[in-house]
Amino acid sequence: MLSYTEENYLKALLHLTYDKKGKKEAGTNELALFLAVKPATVNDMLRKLKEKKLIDNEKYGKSALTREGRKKAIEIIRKHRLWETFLFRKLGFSWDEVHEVAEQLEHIQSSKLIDRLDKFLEYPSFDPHGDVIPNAKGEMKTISRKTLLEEETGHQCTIIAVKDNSTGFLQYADQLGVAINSKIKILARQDYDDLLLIEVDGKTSSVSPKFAGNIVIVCEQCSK
Amino acid sequence: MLSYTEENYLKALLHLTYDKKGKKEAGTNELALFLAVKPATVNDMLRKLKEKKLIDNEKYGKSALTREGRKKAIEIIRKHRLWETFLFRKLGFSWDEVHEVAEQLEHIQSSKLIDRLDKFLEYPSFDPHGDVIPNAKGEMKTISRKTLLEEETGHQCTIIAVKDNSTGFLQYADQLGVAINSKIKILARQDYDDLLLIEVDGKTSSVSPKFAGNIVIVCEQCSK
DNA sequence: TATATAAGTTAGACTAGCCTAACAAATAAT
DNA sequence: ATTATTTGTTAGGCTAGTCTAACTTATATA
Repeated sequence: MLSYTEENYLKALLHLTYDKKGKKEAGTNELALFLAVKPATVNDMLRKLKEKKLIDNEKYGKSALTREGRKKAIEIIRKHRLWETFLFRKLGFSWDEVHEVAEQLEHIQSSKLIDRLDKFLEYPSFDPHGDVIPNAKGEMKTISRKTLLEEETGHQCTIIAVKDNSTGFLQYADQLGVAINSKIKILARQDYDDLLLIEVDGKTSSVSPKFAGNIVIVCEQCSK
Repeated sequence: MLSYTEENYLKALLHLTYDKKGKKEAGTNELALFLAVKPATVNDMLRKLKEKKLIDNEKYGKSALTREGRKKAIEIIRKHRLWETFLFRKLGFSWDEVHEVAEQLEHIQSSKLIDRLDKFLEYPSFDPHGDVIPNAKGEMKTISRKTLLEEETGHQCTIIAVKDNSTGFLQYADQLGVAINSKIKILARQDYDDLLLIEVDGKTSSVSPKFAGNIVIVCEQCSK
């Protein structure tokens, strides 16, 4: 059984080694910065995690998750994102409020709880930030996730999240039919003023790049 | 902000001083036994809680919650019971599985979370064990809660929980229309063999004392 | 009421997770 | 290639929460 703190170190390691594609290792100072503790503290914990065979490193070298460590870290990410989804969908938390509470909830130990929560939410694929939720086996879909602004013209996409939580944006989005899980397509781009002609559920509208940049989508066509 | 451990001590103190009506204080050894730690450990913590003005005691004497300590303890009970209700009603946990997970969930710090959960569950009054859930102000209804076996003949009651979770009992109960929130009344008691003639939602049946002892009810008439 | 037993306290020690300060190794810059 | 800078390690110390062992006070009983 891992402690609350050990779990946080594993999660940090996954974040630092997974996010940026080129990297597979993270340094002691880098971790210390990320976790807001001192390098000496990180050093102690890394020794401990190494003894538990959750990470690999050499003296004066950087650290990487082992297969087992990675598995644990992904479990925590899964819990975090499922809780975020619960808070957002069922309790009406806003997009930017969910993270803080999920940081606590992710450490609750009960696989039954997490599996039931997953089922209750109908096995969601994305959290409210549009990040992929690993499934019960620890598999993470690697679907290309981007904003509508970055999408190719003509592709049919699915809205999985929004980046702006202001009422102004939300009301406007609602008006255009832009909602989580809606299908959206860019019909054309206006060269003159950069406006995008979009179609949501059969309804066409013109939106600004600012607006499009706040809509997170996945595109089946791009993932192929 | 209270630590996880401090919260557990307050909760234990409330349990030991509230459950048994005559008592308002709990001893060091009693607490140690309840919390499965040594008396010396309890002693240290009691000193700390006294400094924080959450409990009152005299040297070599017993301890009691202060008004403030009691308030905190009730908040934790509220969280515990709301989570139990969530696990039971929404995630399909059984009556006897909820406690363990709620022990962890009760320590999550977020008043918004708890208020939203309360709302999501439509402000429940009782948890799956039939215990009263304190409201957001810390008020606990003091409704007389007992088993059907202890109820007076002729009183209209509401079923709030069951004590037995076996499929045998549950199926039998289901057959008779016995479910959470059903109205139930004892029509008569059979002197000869102690069977109870009951009416549930207009349907009458005969049940054993064993069966009746597993049904937790509240009675408006008795509470007056 | 004197004493045996139960209840409560104190002192000293341990672990996890954190710190500072001093040091060692690796890397970058001249 | 030598030095300066960054990065990582070690040693020693702190707090919260736990322990054991020895001790003190309160209570029950003979």
